[in-house]
Amino acid sequence: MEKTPTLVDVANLAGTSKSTAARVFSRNKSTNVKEETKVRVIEAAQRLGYEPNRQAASLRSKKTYLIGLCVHDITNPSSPSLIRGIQDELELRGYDLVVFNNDWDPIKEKRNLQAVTRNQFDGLILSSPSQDLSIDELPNIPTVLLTGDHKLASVLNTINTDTAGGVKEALNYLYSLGHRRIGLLLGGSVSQITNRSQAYYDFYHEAGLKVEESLIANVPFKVRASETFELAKELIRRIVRDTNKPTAIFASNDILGLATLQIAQSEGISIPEDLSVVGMDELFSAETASPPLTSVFKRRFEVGKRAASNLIEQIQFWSGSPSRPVPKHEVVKCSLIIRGSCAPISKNMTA
Amino acid sequence: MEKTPTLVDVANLAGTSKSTAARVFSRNKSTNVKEETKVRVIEAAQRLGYEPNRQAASLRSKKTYLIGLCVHDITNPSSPSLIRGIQDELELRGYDLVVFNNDWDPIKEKRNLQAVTRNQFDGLILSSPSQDLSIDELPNIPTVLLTGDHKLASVLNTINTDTAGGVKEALNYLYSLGHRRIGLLLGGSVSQITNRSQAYYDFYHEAGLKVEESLIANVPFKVRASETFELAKELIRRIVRDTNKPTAIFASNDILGLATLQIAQSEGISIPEDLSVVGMDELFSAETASPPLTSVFKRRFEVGKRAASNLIEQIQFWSGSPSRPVPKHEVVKCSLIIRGSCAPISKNMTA
DNA sequence: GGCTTGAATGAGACCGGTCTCAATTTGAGG
DNA sequence: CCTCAAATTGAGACCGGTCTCATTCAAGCC
Repeated sequence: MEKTPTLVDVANLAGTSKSTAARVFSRNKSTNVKEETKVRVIEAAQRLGYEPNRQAASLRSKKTYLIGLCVHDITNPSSPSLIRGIQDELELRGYDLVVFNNDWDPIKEKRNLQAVTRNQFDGLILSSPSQDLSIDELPNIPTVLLTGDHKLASVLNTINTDTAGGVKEALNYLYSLGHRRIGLLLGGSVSQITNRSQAYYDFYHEAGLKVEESLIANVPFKVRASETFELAKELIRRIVRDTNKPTAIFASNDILGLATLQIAQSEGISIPEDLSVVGMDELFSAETASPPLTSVFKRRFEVGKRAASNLIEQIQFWSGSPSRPVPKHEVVKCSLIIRGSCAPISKNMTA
Repeated sequence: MEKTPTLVDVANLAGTSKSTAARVFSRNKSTNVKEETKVRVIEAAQRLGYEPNRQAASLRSKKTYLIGLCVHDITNPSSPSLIRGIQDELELRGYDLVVFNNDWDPIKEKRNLQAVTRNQFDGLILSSPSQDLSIDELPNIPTVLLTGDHKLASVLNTINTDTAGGVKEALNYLYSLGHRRIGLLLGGSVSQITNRSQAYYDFYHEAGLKVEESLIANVPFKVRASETFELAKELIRRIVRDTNKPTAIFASNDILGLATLQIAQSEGISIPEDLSVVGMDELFSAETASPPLTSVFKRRFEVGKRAASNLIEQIQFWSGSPSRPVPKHEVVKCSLIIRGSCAPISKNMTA
């Protein structure tokens, strides 16, 4: 392969100095180059097929226009729309994204963070850092956290979905359909579980109802969604076989919701006539299930967009500053997507 | 933020020259540094919290250890496992991945390719380039193509799934269950459609059966999966209402398969008793549907892994060479995942 | 001891931009 | 035509590594 043209080549062809040619390609709009010269340089660049070398640029300017994102696993159903939101926002500002998987492994997480440092990324988005990750293990660059409940939230900006609000919205909806005995399926990380069960207790308390502990179940978390799915089925089978079973179930994620659908139907319980089900997330599966699953939509795309724009702002305003700014916290509201898995309570159910 | 330590700082602290310190961190194993010196340097680095600056390194060495991947849309259900496969393989070799979405837009595709050049990526994986993308629009770096039928396949290495084989396997399976009148639902890109319908014709021909054109339907492609889903439902409704409807349906992707499931059931056709359905892809939805959808698994993860290792090989052996090597083509076999949506043909169906 | 040889180390150019600062050009005003 | 500030351009240090080539060091051998 022949040598790729450099800025000097362009300058020579255009008959200007390297400095002037550089100004034409500079991101800094305030540089003034005579219109005629600019045209000459651009033409020369075009003729040579010149493309600026960002590695070289960033060496001096300390800007790589690369952002890192650490998630558990890109294969996780909630990752893609989050990533897409981030990418779309970053693209507008001329940044690119590198995604790392940590697979719930602190060691791997640490390795990934090192890669972020080595590559001199301009910013970092942490989807769900391990609980004991401390601030001095992080690269000293603008960072956004996508969880509210983590000790790092006292130091870093956070953006996250108002899951508690989403849970309440779902319960409210079921309540408005007449349901009073609502089963709760929990799963995921510890913080997810406490967060959602708290919202559940709060709701029952505010509604003046008494919580029946037997209606609450906890599905052990597995890395692979399909394993979780199998475990959930087992557990749900027990619940729906109970003679004193709930009239509705709120599943704190869609996998559990779908499992409920499948089990209930295989047990001869028809949905939504005999049992109402609400899920949570935004799995495409929820839409294609039968009946389509009513679900709390967590708007990960929106979270991604906001995280990215928040990060860029940080980069622009704070990166020169000696210490991190006072952290700000944003919350994205959930929205309830009503599909076909819920119905008003009927007499025979209350019996 | 205080200045990050450089190699010179480390060298000074260790009492060696920059060159020697550099040798300690070099990827090139063949450099010889006395054990004692090496230890001193490493200790110094540790004390300072030194992390090599890859931007600086790559400026001279021309290696960025970054790979680009261009897909249609990361949100597309088939993207995540592909990406994960690539990432896992790249991680072993110390490379990182940047993913670009082109949204089926040649202009955006071109912009993304420019970014690949600007960032001096070491390699490129093209999931599904636009039909008229030509070789001289590509950055001149090792590249792997993930489609077989594209004019670039004559120049670039390709890895792709043997979809034709997968289609035949599915049809064979249905045939072995006694089905003879098998509906075909097509969708996606033009090449996907021709590819799969060809396999269908071939199969029918080899089996000595006559193709009924009325059993073949084409679902217009939409960017958003849920739109495709809606369109598919409309079309499938027509097919299953037909008095002369097929006894089985092969849907050339899972979205169509799921749509078939949903429509059939809403029309009072029970699956698999009255109609067998086979999908294609690896949507999680297929697993959670009821009944779970039997489907041809395209092993995108495997494709990703192979693409990555093929790319790295190219980088190692060919990047110094003046021209691209003779392209090699790899094929990954599909596998049929048998779940619950198919059954042997029954008498009342043949009636 | 002197010589040879390979291992270990050091010096300094180099990669392709950015950035600072000085030099040159231009144009308005007197 | 001259003056002066603003606009434009040029020169060259600099970023933090890699890479080549020269130099030093230590061991082996006659």
